[in-house]
Amino acid sequence: MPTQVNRATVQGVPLFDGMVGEAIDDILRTAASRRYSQGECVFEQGKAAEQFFVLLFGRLRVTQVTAEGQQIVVRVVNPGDLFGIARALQRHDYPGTATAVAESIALCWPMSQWDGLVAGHPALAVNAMQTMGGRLLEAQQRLRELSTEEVERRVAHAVLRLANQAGRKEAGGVRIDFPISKQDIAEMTGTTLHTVSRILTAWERSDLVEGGRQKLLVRDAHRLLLIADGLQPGLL
Amino acid sequence: MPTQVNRATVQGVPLFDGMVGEAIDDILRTAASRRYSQGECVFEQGKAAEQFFVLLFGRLRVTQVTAEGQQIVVRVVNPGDLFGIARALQRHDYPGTATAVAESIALCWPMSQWDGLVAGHPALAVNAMQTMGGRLLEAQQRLRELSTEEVERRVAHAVLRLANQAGRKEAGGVRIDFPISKQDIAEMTGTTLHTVSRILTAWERSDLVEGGRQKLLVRDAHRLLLIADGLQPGLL
DNA sequence: CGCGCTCTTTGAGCCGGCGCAAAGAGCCGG
DNA sequence: CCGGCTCTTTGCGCCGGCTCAAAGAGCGCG
Repeated sequence: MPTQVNRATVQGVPLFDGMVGEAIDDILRTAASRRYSQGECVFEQGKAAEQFFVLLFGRLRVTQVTAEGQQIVVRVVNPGDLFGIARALQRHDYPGTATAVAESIALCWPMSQWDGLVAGHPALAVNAMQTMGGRLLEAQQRLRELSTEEVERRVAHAVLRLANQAGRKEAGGVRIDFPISKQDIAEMTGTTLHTVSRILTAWERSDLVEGGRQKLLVRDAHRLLLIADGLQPGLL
Repeated sequence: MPTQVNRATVQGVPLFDGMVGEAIDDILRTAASRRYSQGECVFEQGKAAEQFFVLLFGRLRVTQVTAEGQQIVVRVVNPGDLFGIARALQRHDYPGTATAVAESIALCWPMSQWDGLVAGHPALAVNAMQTMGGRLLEAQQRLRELSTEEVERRVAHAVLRLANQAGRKEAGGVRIDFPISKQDIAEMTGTTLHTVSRILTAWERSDLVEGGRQKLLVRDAHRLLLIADGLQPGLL
């Protein structure tokens, strides 16, 4: 039986923004918290969507596999994010697979609660809608990139997004705060790990980033932004 | 002064699904209806988002222009669709431009009403959320296509989507029910009008579709689906 | 400590689709 | 009915990035 969840635990979770303490307590009463170790799967593409979640700590990667077996990274789930809300998308199964890429803790609710919560807590409905809105904008931005930009710029955009969402400042730059492979970056940008490797190697030569096995440190976000915006002449 | 809007006008508009008549009347009280002639712009990218809309009749195309001047088609707005809800995306300006591609009529509300409506009508909030959910799924599907499929399959998917959303059955196939150019299709699929033209010409030779200046008739949706799913050997 | 895994780098060659260019073709306005 | 749009078709050459191939490099595990 999972521990009862404390109100303080969800301090700063956008889903509960602007809600009074009692309402939050009420919602948390039906929540369970669960721990996922690195590599563990939170839910799987195609499986019945029986729960929705809020990530408290750690980091998840959401992927989809096509009929042909090609994989793409849909997004990265960061602490505070709502995820697995298939019900809101009018689906009964999960459209993707969520995997813990670092030690993680998530709150989970039975999906059957969703409709009632949304209907009973207008503020929560608004917050959920804003979450989806943000996700929609990001998806459209990626569509624009994929349609109009060549690979190097797309990779630059992806790396900057990672740095913003999952970056931790450290001496000499911003560290992507979870293990990420070239393959992952390729699956975020619609290219191959080979091409990503070549691009990062070139960037490394100009001191833009610093790589390593499943490691990435952004040394010069400003110049990277120039590349992302197509202002920097191609470095390759 | 626009005419007062009748409850019957919004029969079947998903946004009002499951709402009682009085609530709908109440919401319609602050709505205005407006007519847009073909080519007219409903709102423009970057302009202050002062209204949100529901399309009653006609067809709109929503586009975005990148900093470099490249245009992409974000989506097509069909009758019954909610659009221009920048507020729900936490934006104060419109992220794209909506243009009438056919004679159209839309209801519009001052954006300032949005928050109150969503907070005051849980059913409407749920409906709006499902709209956004559907849009998010479609955006992710397009991302998957753009990342993993070669051009011919992407065009097939785009044409099938158009046929489903804006098709009208007629003798010999499904007609795309508004003027659409090769350029438009190119901007939906991240390619060039040249490539689209070549692909459609090839399809025409195998009696899959029938083209024409800003016209498109899908003659064999089933075989087109085979191409979209990558099962048909390349026809070029 | 060293074996074997997975992740990464790098080379060489090829090709799908883009860029450029120019000629047709439907449609509107005068 | 004609002139001039815009939209479309088609040819040709090139090149960005993918494919295939194989060698290196961290890292966990026994």
